Amino acid sequence: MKKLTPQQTKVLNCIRDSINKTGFPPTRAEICSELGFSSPNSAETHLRALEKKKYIEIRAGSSRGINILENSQSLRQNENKIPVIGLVAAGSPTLASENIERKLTIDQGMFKKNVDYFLKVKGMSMLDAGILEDDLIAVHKTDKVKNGDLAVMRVNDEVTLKYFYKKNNLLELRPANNDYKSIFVDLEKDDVVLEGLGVGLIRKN
Amino acid sequence: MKKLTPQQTKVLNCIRDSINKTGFPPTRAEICSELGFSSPNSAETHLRALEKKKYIEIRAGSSRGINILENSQSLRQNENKIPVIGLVAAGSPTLASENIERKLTIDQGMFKKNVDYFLKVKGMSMLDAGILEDDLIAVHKTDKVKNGDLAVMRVNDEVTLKYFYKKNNLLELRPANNDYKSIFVDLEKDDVVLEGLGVGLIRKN
DNA sequence: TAATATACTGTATAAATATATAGTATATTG
DNA sequence: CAATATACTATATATTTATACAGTATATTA
Repeated sequence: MKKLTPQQTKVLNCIRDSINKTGFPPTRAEICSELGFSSPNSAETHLRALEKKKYIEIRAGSSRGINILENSQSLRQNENKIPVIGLVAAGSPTLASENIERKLTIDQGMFKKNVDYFLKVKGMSMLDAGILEDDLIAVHKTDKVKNGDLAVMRVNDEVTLKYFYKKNNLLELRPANNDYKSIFVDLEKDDVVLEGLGVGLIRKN
Repeated sequence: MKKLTPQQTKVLNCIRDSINKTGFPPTRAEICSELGFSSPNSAETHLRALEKKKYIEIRAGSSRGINILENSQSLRQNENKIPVIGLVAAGSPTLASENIERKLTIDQGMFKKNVDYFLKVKGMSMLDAGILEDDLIAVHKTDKVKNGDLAVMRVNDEVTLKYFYKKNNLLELRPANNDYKSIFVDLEKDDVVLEGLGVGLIRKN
């Protein structure tokens, strides 16, 4: 993402302001009167520069045909539509769109940490932790984990929700159900990725 | 808020679609081509009707000068602040303000039924149902209950969360934990009120 | 040093657009 | 029963708007 000049930033903010205030983007003339330009071409050239730098899209021939391209970062900050991930096929990335069952609107302040996605629980291995099949685990993406944390781990391309315990190079993924056994992972041999931490739970009866 | 006709709803959705897809509202002509009208005045009159019913604002003389008024209606319908009820003192009404610990913003479409309040769980009597202490039970106020439902009941001025089973005049409030025993209530003698049904659960780790 | 980007003014114009007016027809309401 | 709302077609037009073209000036980059 190329950096914007001060003037280009002003123009981009002017577009944002217009959308926030009126509900639609400004015309070239409106940008001029807002920023004190006296020629519509001043706005036009700034818009073309913003388009070239991929900050906006301009639809040819359309009045007010400006679309702000919110990049992933700034959007995710305000985004409250959280994807719900169902059955994760082996080998496919967790957040790939084909895995998204639907989206849930939540207040990001609901849980103690930011929620990146919800993971639909399969099986009863965490029963004694009060986690049932089809519960939605609020997952916070992070690489910081300590023993005892409820972790979403990817082991050999399979996603699992377990308690995390590490001792030297041996990782124990401990279930919360006496009918299940811990998964032991050799950190030097096996392929393990921490997907995130379970920071909350939502159940629909 | 006056109700919309089917055609007016279509036009409003057409405006929403345009904003979602392109980033800006449609022109009269675009509405026509989207909905199959052949005269721009068809769109115009529908827009005026929507304006009259306060669903949109129209800025005179501006191209695409349509602003959807989401503020009062649809936003507040979907984004409700739901009270969280903690320790309920005996004898005091459930939703009295002194019982409200805080409020949670949720999307009312999150659970299958409308949530009137969240009840903070005390004790472990519903452990085997995956309901732990301090979990928040989403409660839907209703007087319709059937056997097996997860019910929030008020028995002799004490609030309890149990499975509901009724047989003639005998009501069994069954826990989900072998360490606890069912509460049996004689509907003719005891004072029992159905506060609502548990339609969901939120847990913060 | 030449090309390119930035940052403007000023003018012009074809195309896009809002919006008025004139009709027709049906359904609903006081 | 008249008034009003709904739901359209069809035409016209003043205004809005995007956008091209012609300049000027400075700064940055190859």
